[in-house]
Amino acid sequence: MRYHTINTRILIGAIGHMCGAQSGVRSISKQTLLRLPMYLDYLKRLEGEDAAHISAPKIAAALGLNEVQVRKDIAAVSSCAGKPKTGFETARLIRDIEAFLGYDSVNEAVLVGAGKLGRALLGYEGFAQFGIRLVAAFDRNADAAAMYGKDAPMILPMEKLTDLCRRMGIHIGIITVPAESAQEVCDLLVSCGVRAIWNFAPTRLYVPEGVLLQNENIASSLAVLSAHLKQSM
Amino acid sequence: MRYHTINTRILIGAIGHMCGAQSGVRSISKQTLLRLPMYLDYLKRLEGEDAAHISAPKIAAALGLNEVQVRKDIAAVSSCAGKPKTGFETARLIRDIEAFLGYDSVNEAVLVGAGKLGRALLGYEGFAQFGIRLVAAFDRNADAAAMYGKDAPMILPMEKLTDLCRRMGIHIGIITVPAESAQEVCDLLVSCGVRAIWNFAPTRLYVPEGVLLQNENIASSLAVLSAHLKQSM
DNA sequence: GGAAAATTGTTAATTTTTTAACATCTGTTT
DNA sequence: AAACAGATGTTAAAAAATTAACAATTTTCC
Repeated sequence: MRYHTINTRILIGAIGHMCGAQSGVRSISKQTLLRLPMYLDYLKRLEGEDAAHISAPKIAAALGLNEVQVRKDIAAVSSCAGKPKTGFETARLIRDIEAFLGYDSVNEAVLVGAGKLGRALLGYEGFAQFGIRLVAAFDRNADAAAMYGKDAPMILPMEKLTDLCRRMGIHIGIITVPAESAQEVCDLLVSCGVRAIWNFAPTRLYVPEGVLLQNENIASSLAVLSAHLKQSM
Repeated sequence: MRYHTINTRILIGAIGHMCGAQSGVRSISKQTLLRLPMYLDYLKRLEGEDAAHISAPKIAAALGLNEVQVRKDIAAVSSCAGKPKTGFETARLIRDIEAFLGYDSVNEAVLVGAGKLGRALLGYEGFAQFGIRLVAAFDRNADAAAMYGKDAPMILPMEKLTDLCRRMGIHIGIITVPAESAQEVCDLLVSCGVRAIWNFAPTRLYVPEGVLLQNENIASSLAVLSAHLKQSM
């Protein structure tokens, strides 16, 4: 079993029309992908105001980025051609970015591990705006396996995971169990058809090719803060 | 006011003995900094077992990194010289990384914005292990400004922020307010002496030179997941 | 209608980060 | 005790990401 994650480029397969000898595969850098949500957020706030059009230099200035970078990022995900002196159509850009990110369709997700962090995520209501719906949470501990909140998803015992994931065709798994059991949970999720895993456990996971692993590391962020303070003392 | 963040290198000033013409300033790349917590976690788990020594190739294999990269990272933060055929002393490495990251001393932090996400973070108990202690939370909404949980820090009205931060000499601020008010809160924190800001609001913040801004973006992570699913449909 | 200003899109240069290559050192094993 | 295997540390190459440079285009304002 080989470790697999997004390394440098994410290939976006374009089924259908291949023009000329071009293979029709668009490739986008991970860095660009990470910036897309920033653009999206900014554009949406903009739309609420007057601006029907927006230029790359404006976006760059507002977000503290380089202007060329913004243009390249836009070109990578949108066919929207900007007009000189005018810029890009705001609404169109939003549509294209959302479509690219898949926020326009809904993916259902399950969460495993209802400890502190897990329950915190369960309580987070922002998933919807990213096209993700948390349908259930699982925990080994039977005590925790009870209704939690009113609108929040149920916490179920681990035994029900396989069945539910298969029945509902779940594609996203969120892992918030301790490091020791993370790999085990990960394997279980993959065997149920999960194709993208968001790992909060501070450990390296191994997934088969074709499954995306995204590691979230609170510790890394804190390391940056902490190192800065250490330095500036 | 100029935007400032860790750009590419973090300068670590070494007060004291400067050998030769060397200025005594160590510089470490941001990427390295983000990997340090991974090493730390791995090494600690290792220490629990048998291993008094560990080699760079082993670490690299376990964490899915390049072996040279690991050696360079170690060299950047530790004076611990590895012995050929043996590797590095595990305990010494742990000490050095923790010292470098400042996890050995405690920094106190405040959180502003006790909405869903803010309360989730308040409930998170992992801060201690990174040398961070959350001493108080603030919210504009007076209703929310009440005791929350038993061990969790208090939620106080915004009016008390300035006084508390100044009195306690707080250096870290965590922002979990909506985008609209994030800059205002940020400015307030900076004016109270906060020198590192962990921003969860999906917006660009401007801080004066010398203050570190670390943006946390859940949306960016989800973008990666979502784009992958979009592609592999 | 024409000059000026602003913006696009692209190609080239720079910088940063990662990976490979290699010479050297240290335990271990026969 | 000598050869070997497994490390280290460093220097060089490669790859990736960012930034600069510039020609081409479109609106605006006289």
